[in-house]
Amino acid sequence: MSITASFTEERILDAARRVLAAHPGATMDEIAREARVGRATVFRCFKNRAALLKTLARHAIAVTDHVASEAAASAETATEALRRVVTAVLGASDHYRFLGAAAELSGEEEIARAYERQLGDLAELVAAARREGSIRPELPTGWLVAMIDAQIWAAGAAVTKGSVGRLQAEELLWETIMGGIGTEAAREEARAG
Amino acid sequence: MSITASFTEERILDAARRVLAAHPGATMDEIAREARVGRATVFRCFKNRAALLKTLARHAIAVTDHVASEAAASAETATEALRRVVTAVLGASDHYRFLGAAAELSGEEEIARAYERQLGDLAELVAAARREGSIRPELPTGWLVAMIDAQIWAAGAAVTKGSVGRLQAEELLWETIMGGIGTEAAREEARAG
DNA sequence: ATGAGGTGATACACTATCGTCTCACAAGGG
DNA sequence: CCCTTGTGAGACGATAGTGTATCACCTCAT
Repeated sequence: MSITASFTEERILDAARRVLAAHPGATMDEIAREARVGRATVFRCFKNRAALLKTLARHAIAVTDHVASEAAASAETATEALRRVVTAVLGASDHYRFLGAAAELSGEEEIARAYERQLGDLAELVAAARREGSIRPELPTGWLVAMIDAQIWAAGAAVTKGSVGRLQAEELLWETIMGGIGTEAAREEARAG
Repeated sequence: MSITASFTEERILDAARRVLAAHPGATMDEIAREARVGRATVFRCFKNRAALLKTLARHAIAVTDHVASEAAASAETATEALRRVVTAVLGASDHYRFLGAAAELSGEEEIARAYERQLGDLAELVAAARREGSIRPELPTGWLVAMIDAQIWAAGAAVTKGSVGRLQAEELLWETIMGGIGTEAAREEARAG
C-alpha cells in the first residue's frame, strides 16, 4: 500500500474500524476515546468525519485489492486462484466490516465504483474458472458473484462473532461456496424434480 | 398477523420501508414526504422515531414468520419445507430489507432476540433435513444457517436491484444453496486435494 | 535552558433533527 | 348548520453532534 500515515493516524483508523464495526453510528468522540486520543486530535488528523470515513474506505479497498491480487498471483489455475482469493478476502474482513452499515458512504461515488470494480474482478475470476470447467455452466456469473460475496461477508461475521475459528471458516467457506449445503443424493433429487 | 393499523399508519410504514431501504439514515421529514403526509402526522401515529422503527421491525418479523410457517406447513418432507421456506422468505424481502443498515435497532433486545429465534427455527429445519439425508453431514448447522441467511439476503438485494427476476431468483437461490457453484468434477477435485 | 511541535482538555458557535404545540382547514355525520 | 375528527403547515425549544479555537502541558532536540 502506498498510503502513508503517522502513528497517531493509524491508531485512529484502527479504533474507528473497531468501533464503527460494532456500532455504525459511532460519534467522533467515541472513536477518539477508543483510540485513547483527544477528540481534537482526530480533527487534526482528518479534516472532518467524512474524510475519516473515506480514508477508512480507501484503506479497506486497497488492502482487499492487495491481498486478492497477491493470492491470485501464486495460483496455477483460475479455480485455485478463486479459492485463494476467497480465502484472502475473508482474511481481510476486519478492514471492510465497518462498511456493512456505513450509510454515510452511500453517496460516495468513488467508493461505490471501487466496490463495483472489485466485484467485476471477481466476476472475471469466476468466468476464468468456468472456462476450466469447475463452475456450473447454467448459473449466471453475476448471480454467482453475488452469492460468493454474500458468503464471504457472512463468514467474516461468523469469525468476528466467534462462532467459528478463522481456519475452520476458510475451509467451510470454500466447501460451501463450491458444493453448497446438500448431499449428492439431494442434488440428484432436485435435478430430477 | 394480529397487528392492526389505520390507513394512514400503513401508508407511513410503507413509505418508511421504501425510503429507509434506500437510505438508512433517512429523516422523519423524508419519510413523511415519501408518505405524502405532514411530519406532524407521523408523530401523531408513532410516538417517536424509535417507535416507528420498532413497529416496522415487528411487522417484518411477523410477516416473515407468517410466510415461513405457511410455507413449511404445506410440505411433505423437511427438505421440501426448507426449500419452500427459503423461497417464501426471499419473497418477503421487501419487508425486512430496511433492517440491513438500521443501526438504530442494534440496541433493541426484542428485535435481536426475534431474529435469533428465527435463525433458530431455520436451524431446526436444517437439522430435520439433515436427518432425511439431504444435508451434507460434515458441515455444522450453525454455519449452514449463516450461509443460507446470507444468500437469501443477497438474492433479495439482486431482485431489488433488478439484476434478476423474482422467479428466476427463487430457482437460482435454491440451486446455489443446495449445490453451490461448482461442478461435480470440481467437487471431486476439492475432496481429493 | 529554551523553543518547537504535538497533544489533551475545554469552551464555543453552528447546524440538523427531534418532538411538541398551535392554528386553520377540509370532510363527513348528526 | 355545526361539531367532531383528522390533517398540513409551520413555529418553537431542546438536544446532540460537528468543527473551530484556545490554552496549558509535555517531550525532545539544540
